[in-house]
Amino acid sequence: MARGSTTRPTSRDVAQAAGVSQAAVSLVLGDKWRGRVAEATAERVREAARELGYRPNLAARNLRLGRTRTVLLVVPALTTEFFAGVYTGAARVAAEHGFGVVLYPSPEGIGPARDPFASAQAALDGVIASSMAADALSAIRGEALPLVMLDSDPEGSLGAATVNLDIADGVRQVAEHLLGLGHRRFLHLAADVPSWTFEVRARELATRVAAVPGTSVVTARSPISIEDAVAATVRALSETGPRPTALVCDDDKLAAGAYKAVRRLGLRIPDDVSVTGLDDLALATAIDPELTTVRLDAELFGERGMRALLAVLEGREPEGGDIPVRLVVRGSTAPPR
Amino acid sequence: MARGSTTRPTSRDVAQAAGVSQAAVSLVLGDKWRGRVAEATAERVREAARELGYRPNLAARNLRLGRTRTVLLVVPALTTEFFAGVYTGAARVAAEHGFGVVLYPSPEGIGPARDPFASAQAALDGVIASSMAADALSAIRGEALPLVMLDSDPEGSLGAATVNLDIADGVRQVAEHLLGLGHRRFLHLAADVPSWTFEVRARELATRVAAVPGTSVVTARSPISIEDAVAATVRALSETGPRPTALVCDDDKLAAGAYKAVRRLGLRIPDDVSVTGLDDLALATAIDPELTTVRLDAELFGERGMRALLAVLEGREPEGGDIPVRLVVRGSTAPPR
DNA sequence: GCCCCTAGGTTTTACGTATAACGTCGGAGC
DNA sequence: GCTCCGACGTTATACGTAAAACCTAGGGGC
Repeated sequence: MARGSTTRPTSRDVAQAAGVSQAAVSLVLGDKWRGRVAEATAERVREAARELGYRPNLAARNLRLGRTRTVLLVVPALTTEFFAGVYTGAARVAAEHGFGVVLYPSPEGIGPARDPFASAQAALDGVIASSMAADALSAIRGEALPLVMLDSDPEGSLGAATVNLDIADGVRQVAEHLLGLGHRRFLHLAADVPSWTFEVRARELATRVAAVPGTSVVTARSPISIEDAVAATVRALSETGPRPTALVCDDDKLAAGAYKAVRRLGLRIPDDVSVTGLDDLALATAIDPELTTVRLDAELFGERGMRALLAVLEGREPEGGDIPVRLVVRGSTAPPR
Repeated sequence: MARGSTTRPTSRDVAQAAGVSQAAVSLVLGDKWRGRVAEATAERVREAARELGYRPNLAARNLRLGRTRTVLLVVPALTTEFFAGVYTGAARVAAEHGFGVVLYPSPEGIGPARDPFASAQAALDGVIASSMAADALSAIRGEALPLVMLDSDPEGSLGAATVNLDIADGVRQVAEHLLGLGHRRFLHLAADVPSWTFEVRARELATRVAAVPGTSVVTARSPISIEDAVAATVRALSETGPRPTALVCDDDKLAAGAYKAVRRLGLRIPDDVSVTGLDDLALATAIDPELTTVRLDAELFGERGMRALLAVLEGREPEGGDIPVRLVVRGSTAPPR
């Protein structure tokens, strides 16, 4: 109040207002004053800080402490709510520990530099990176910051901690569900994205289906967009030979495209062909019939990622174990006719 | 390379490697060396910096310069791709100007503090805030930082710059389209969110429809979620009296709910009832029939928001004018029977 | 009466950067 | 031969904070 200046008050201003030294202010506000400052003095300092609307200058604090309590979350775009959920979960846990999370959506990149560390205008304590953000990974590795990988091959991560969804189990549930319904001929609509998590889907589906005699799996590839998925599905379903009765999609968006393709060919879901997705986005219950899909808990994923990074930063061992996923059966799957 | 230490190299290390003073390094790397350092020396410095993998310590730079080149983007959650798009656009423009963007998704908040400025672990140069993030706004105002409001009442923004989508024009286009098709009885499925942008929708729709004799508008309110929208729509359509033939929804998610409600009542789209949305999310083309909706360019919105903030920061006048939007006619609208 | 300890602080320093203020040296101008 | 100036740097300083090192008075132990 007393200072008519426009600049923000510093700890020194608070000190002056409270009649103590700057060091005392730092001790009190940093909660390190027990046995070093009298309770009455501490209260005077807190009062002065409140009065002046004091907020510590984070740049100065970061410089002093040599850490920033800021981590980078590298994701492949934010075009579905999945990574938005990952961010939300990570940011929540981060906030609980006094950390901030800054985003870097990788494939399209941000800005001309395409450098995660330049575009995040912040000094970083660590990084959480999705393995789908492939083009940013080498830069990340080069920086030698504490790193947690999401959905990444545990073998290939070279020491970096990994946090994974149990995608293989999800695909297993899908396969068992469809095989149980009596399906034998599968079309796998695969995401055309180079990432471990999609390799797992393909491998697991092939394995589970192959375990049953008289089955087949055809694979079609498509970028993750509704339009591309329509085209790829139409192409695959138009091929000669016995038509697949079950369409297993690598993600819900692909499934939405498959819906349109199936309709365009004059077929009905689930009567003529069953369709499954993976993600359980809002999309899944918006389309008709509602999509049988695997629910991924994106927020939990983000939370676990952040917890793992905190563990690494504190020198603890990150919690192990994949995150369970769950098949949600809805109207898009039925026994083949 | 010479230093076996684990800490990151500083400008002083670079200086030593290049055989110059720290100041020279700063000049060269800061691109302020013309006429002060010989070209050969500058090159030696750049070479040394490259060799050591030097990156300036941003905390130190921020402290020195008293600004952080970081802005806060306050949005209401990230549950649709709309605000993800806003972020992407803002971040792109920011990066082009050497700025970073940190997110604060407001309603659910992050962390216990619910304080945008505490949870963004960063000193900020400015703020871009959506008017939908109501509960964070008072804190933002209190901080007296350069501020740009998105989708906010130009009258009520008290001097803060505003960047708005021309929502009124979008609603006008919807109304003209439906009136032109011959619709007279409207149901307005309104978002139950206190924000200027939704008031505009209601006002504009009422005005445009009222301009034609023999018309009526009934309003139903729903939170923005598919499930809530289903319930609200079923309730509204079950009321006695002549059934509305056109259903105008405040956003695509509400429209998706309306689809399900309409089907549940045994009606068909667009034969029995036309439906329109607003946003043009991926959802809009995933559902069947594809949704007639108003396309909002979220990325452009974010870009313009960031440009406006940059203008404010540089003391320039922000570019005025609302961002145009465009009706996209698809299969969910047809003349009433 | 002297020592030492504790409570309650203060003084000082360092973090890494950007830049204002200050040299220095060789040649041009006269 | 002196001045002056431009080219090419260097030295010194400040940003705001956290914390180590230091100071001082008063009281208890012996």
